[in-house]
Amino acid sequence: MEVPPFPRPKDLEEAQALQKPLAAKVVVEGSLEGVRRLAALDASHKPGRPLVAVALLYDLEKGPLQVGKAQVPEEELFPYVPGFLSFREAPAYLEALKALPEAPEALLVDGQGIAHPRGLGIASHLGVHLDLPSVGVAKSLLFGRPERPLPREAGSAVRLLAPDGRPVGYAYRSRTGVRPLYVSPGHRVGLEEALALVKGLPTRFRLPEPLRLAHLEALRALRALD
DNA sequence: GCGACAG
DNA sequence: ATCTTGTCGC
Repeated sequence: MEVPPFPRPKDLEEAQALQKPLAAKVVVEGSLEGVRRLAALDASHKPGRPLVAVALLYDLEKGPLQVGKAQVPEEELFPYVPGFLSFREAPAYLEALKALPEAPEALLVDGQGIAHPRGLGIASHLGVHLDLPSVGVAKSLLFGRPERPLPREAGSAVRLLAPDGRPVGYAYRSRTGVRPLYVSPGHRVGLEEALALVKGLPTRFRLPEPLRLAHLEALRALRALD
């Protein structure tokens, strides 16, 4: 698939300058009907070792199909700064996507979509960069707060509200007894559609299968390094 | 000024 | 993100 070069800011101010115009391009509406193949993106990293990124092509009916991987030396990584994760991991994900024999129709990313201080979490950033629908699934909260306590039952969900009251995603209980997942639209998809996609994915444990499998692949590749 | 803070 | 033992619970 065609992948435009990803800008590598040298510092935070440069990264901020790049975020602003892109956040304005995020489209928070759209349906995922017709989407059959998505790419689940997850990364694994151990200090002192290169970061391993995985793009797992997943067919909604057939399940996992192929795996694209990429590694980025630690020296080339932008530092981890909450709110700027995309500048650190997106380059690796783009390389992993290039390694796939075919392009996905949408992205499922381990991280926030618009549930972000400036409306551009890594899922949104990648979606805008590749002009693909995308959804963010994070394991912890970065921005926004659940409008009310999240019920304990599997399948329950409550909206995530920004300080100004604007809904930016959902706190979602994928399985009973597990900590919530935070689902937010990345790009070209609406709030409910983003949640609907995640709810429709097979989920054996806390994470939806596509992401869980991508995570296992990344972890296995990381451990295979040493 | 004091916390909070994706991976 | 990863480092780690035992431990609680289905």
